[in-house]
Amino acid sequence: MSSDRRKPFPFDVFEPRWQQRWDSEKTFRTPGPGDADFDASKPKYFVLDMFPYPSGAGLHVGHPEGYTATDIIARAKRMQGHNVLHPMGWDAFGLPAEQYAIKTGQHPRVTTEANIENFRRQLKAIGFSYDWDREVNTTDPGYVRWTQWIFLQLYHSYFCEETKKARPVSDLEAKGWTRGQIDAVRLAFVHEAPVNWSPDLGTVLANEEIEEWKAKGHTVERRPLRQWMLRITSYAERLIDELEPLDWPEGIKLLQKNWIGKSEGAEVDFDVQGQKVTVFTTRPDTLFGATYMVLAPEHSLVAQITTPEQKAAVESYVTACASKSDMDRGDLNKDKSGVFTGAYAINPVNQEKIPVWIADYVMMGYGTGAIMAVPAHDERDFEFAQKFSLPIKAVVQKTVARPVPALSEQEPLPDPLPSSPPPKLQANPSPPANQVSSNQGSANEVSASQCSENKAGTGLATAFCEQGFAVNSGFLDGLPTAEAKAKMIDWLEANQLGKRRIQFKLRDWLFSRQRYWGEPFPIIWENGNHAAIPDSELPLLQPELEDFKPTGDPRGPLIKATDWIAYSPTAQRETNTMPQWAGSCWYYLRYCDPKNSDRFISKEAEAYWLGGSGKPGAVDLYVGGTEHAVLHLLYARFWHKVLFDLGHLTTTEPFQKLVNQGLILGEDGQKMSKSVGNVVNPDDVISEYGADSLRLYEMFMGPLEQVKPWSMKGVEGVSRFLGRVWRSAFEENQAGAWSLHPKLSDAPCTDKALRRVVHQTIKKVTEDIGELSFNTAISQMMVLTNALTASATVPLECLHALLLCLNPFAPHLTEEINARLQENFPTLPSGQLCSQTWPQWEESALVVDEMEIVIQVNGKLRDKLTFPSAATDEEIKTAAMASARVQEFVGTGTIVKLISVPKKLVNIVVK
RNA sequence: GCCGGCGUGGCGAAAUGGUAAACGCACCAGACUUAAAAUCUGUUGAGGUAAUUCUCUUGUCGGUUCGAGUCCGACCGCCGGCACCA
Repeated sequence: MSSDRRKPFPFDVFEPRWQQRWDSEKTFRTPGPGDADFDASKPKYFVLDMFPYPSGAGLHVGHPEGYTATDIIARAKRMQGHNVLHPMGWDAFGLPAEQYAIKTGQHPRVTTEANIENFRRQLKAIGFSYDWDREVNTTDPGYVRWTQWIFLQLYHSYFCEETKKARPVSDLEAKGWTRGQIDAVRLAFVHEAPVNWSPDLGTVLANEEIEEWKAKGHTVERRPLRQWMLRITSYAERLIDELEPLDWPEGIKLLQKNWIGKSEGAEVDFDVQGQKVTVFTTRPDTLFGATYMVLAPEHSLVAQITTPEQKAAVESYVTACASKSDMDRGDLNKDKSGVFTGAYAINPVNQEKIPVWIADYVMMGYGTGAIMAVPAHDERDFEFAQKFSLPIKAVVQKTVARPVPALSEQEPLPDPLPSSPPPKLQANPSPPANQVSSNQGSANEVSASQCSENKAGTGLATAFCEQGFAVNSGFLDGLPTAEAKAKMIDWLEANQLGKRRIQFKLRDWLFSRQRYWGEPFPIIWENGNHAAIPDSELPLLQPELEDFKPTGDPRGPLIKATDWIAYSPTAQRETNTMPQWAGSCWYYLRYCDPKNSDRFISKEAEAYWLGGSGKPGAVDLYVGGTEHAVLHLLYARFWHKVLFDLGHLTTTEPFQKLVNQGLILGEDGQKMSKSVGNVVNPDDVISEYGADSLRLYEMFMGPLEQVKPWSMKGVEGVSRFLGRVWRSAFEENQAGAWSLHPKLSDAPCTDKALRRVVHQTIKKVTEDIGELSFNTAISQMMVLTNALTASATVPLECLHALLLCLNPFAPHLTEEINARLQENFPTLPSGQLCSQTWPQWEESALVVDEMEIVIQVNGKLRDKLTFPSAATDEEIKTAAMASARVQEFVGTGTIVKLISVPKKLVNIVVK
């Protein structure tokens, strides 16, 4: 590791010294409400990092990227007079720790502690200004207690549909609801359903987690199990709507919106052999074009409606689907498959008899698990109809076929039974391919081919899925799609054949895991009923187990702790544990009041740190990777809203402003990975170039949000810059000792140009930090440093301004220079830079005596002229016209126009 | 397939609709040195020219404008997310 490279400044000596001092003096301790030294008159600023999962590999260079950004903000905000909450903690439960523990035979607590130790050491070696007194660890009993308490808040609550808020279930008890009725609406509830079970991990996974673990080589299959669920779907609407006022990247907002997946449409009831089958559709306007129906293979009515002739085929298809993995089923490249049930459904709008099929392209988990197929206007239905030669009937066209009478709201809705006789029933379930059952002569009917780019006569080439105008649709004919939808829904509701329905893709959150290293549920089972244990029994910790390997038993490894399970002679503990998300859902709250043993957060701390900004979001700035766009960020918003509804919080959203740092790639432009061997270890960078160089380089690489490759040469570059800053204060003698630079002078700066650069720098750095544009702030400080290097004297006030600006970026170097200067110049402000006041720029120092005006002819640069800054527009224009170069390019042309931009340019338009 | 984001020197990048390439890397040259490293100073988008100059240049094509890297439209390429959601 050691290199013979001479260090440009003695960071190896002073960096650890400053770190120790900050640690022992608790320089960055942040008093809060209730502390004697808390100053409530200052505004608060809560700047948060996504806390790390303390893996065995230690920090990688991606961690310090976001952490340096927030540290710069935190340090600058402190200097600008804020009480800054800037904490760090550990997301320490989770599968990897347990997998590792199983492999090595060590208790996960032991390995987790060691990993945390290492992470903490690494973070301190980068000089982050965290208040380590507020450190939070999700596995601490004092933390687990409140995670379990919040779970019980969910358990004891339901979602009130009228107020759209969580309310205590005691409200329902007061109304006389039965136990069963209440259990059916709790926000934390037990549900038996097919879940994502991973046999080799021995646990179930949330939908959102499947990809991650599959990518790591684990298998996931569907299996019906009894599980704890959280009713996040109740909040779907609010989770979309309340995204609006947040300062999040639009892309992330959209990602969440799409994940929640709101669709507006209708439920329509079909009659299938006397059974009511409800379908969901977003295109009720195409009901007249439904030519068959499809049920998901898992649909509960499949067995009932299947005719004896089709029984064998249907059963074998259902069995085949059940054994298919989600991956196979989701594969879009495969052909559509399905089988006819032998049954027919009656289309309620025209009494047409349509065949009922089952097919795996219809999912049981979305909508009602049944669809009306409109092959003319849905690509998937179209593909299926083509394959199985089902009829295709166009009911929407691009343009209006005839003048439409204005839609009158008073217009009576037609009778459910059309006055015209129903069309002939199709007895044959497999009519000829590509049949288009329209074109029967009515003037306003169009052939399907008119709606597609296909040549007439051969049927449709593709489905027409856009909006248009209804045709072949009885009382909808001529209406644009939006109006046709509304009218059809009105008709369905009026005739009690269906209703308006909003459908979300979001599923309820599968919240239980069958693992050891997680929070046990504070729940007991007695006589088949679940019940909460009293708050006084929290935290409920996992029992000590010798062997915590998964058993393959879906109840999880805790079943081995027989003493622990036995809660009372008649009651047993729940043996499932919570997922890793539980702890990370609320850690930002705990930082505000980390040691409180009476509440998860005191009212006072909550009001100050989370409610103080008057905005919907509690945390002022949250920086982290994109990978949490739909997991952690959605879950935390959900919990926050529940706690808000129940009166425990005063804000509706956890994170006001969110910034995603971009991935740092390896030097080769590839994603960093052990197998490729392009991983950069921050420890190595620190020992070679120092912590300040690491910090500065990561900020100088490019815009924070951008993906960018690592470059050791780049680190060297910023290290050279820091060396120049150092040498603007000190010079080295023959023996290698640093002494005060003779160029330094505590006389006021008389160099106007230098002074202007100083104030430009203060302005730019101040503004750029506010916009998280750290790379450009650093550029400007390089410009100033270059000016100081070139200057014959280095005025102390100029250097001090630079040190203040640079302090949040390179705290060790700047504090060291400042401390040494303080010894020689007693006029300098006392104390560390980090506790001094942020510098102010003077507008008067920015003004220039002379300005350079660009002279363009027809938009092309032809000359540059210098004027006193007081020159008038007329003077400039006259001088511009007089310019020999301008004359040359104007030539014999006529001047059409003269455009003058004050202090910038003159453009002469010549024809 | 759908939804986002991004395309600027050899490289990382900068640029309220107004001098494209600031700052850094790399390269080259000079100063210091016996020499090297370090440091300091300077050169470097491409093409033409004797030239202080000219022409071209922000993925491609078109548009708006006195003026476009920036705004609008179409296309091409790369990256990320979702994926039979009816």
